[in-house]
Amino acid sequence: MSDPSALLKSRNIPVTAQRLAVIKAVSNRPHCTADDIAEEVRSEIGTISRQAVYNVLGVLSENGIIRRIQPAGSPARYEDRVGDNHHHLVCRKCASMVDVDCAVGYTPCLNASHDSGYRIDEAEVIYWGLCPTCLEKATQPNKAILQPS
Amino acid sequence: MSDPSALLKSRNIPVTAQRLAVIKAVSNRPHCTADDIAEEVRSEIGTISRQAVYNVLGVLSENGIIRRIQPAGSPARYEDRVGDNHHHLVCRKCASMVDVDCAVGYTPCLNASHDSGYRIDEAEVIYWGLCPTCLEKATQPNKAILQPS
DNA sequence: CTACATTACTTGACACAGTCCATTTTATTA
DNA sequence: TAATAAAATGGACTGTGTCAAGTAATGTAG
Repeated sequence: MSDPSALLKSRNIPVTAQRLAVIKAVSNRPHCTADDIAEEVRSEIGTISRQAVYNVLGVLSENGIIRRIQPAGSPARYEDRVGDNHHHLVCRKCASMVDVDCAVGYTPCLNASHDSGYRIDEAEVIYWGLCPTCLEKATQPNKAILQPS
Repeated sequence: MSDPSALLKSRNIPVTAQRLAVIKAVSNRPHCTADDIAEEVRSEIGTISRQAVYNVLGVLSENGIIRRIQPAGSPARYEDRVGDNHHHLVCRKCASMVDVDCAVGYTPCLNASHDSGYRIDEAEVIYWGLCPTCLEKATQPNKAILQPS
């Protein structure tokens, strides 16, 4: 089922060159943006319209083939790791993103204490912090800057 | 400390009419957008520029007086309930939002299983689902639509 | 109370991500 | 192979948010 063409057919989604290329691009570059994907696809099949990228990403997301992530202050990102309950860790400075498995186990936070009558279908967790690179840049030079006298 | 003027002074933030009005507006309308706030403030003090709203919201957020929430597909929202570790429940259809206390206790998800060298300072949890109103609209009429024969 | 320096606010232009729509092209069905 | 439905293209457009320069207000010191 790792064959993109078969994957599309299994969902009754017509197979097009653009869709195959987008799937491949998302797979190659996890957590990339729509623009990143467009760029990657163009190097693969020559050309694709911006609108087609958005359309395809929408169709794939709706069918659970890829997953859309939209952290605050960042354009939407996409990944092909779906079906498990992993979360994301985002750097506040450089916006780099890595996967994290859930701390407490499987879908730990899905049961809110009071659901207010809502039917909850997903608990999205985003961890915020500083990545190793930005941590180093932030602490090392600042010692000199913060205490200049 | 519920006096907005004293609150600003305690943080060494100069007191202005715009800042007081924005604090009041956020307090009156939890989970509102920058546009909502601008509207509310104008009904209070007559006029405010869009830029001033963004500036004030930025200053207040940075100083922990209000909290910015940015769910996927929605403009940023603001609330004055800060300091506790509550999360949010968002309707996929109408984007309405309610507070939820954490299911497992205090800061349950702050310890990711692998931090990948990141220094984590916040775990943001957003529950997604359908609000009671949209649930009703989605299920009731669909019975007739989905089985027309 | 007045004047000054600093900070905040206003205004208008701009950037970016994403969407809408009419047309053309492509994929599937008959 | 032709017809039909769907997808891709290209261009204009919207909404949220930011940048930058000038004006007005705040807090402070005399």
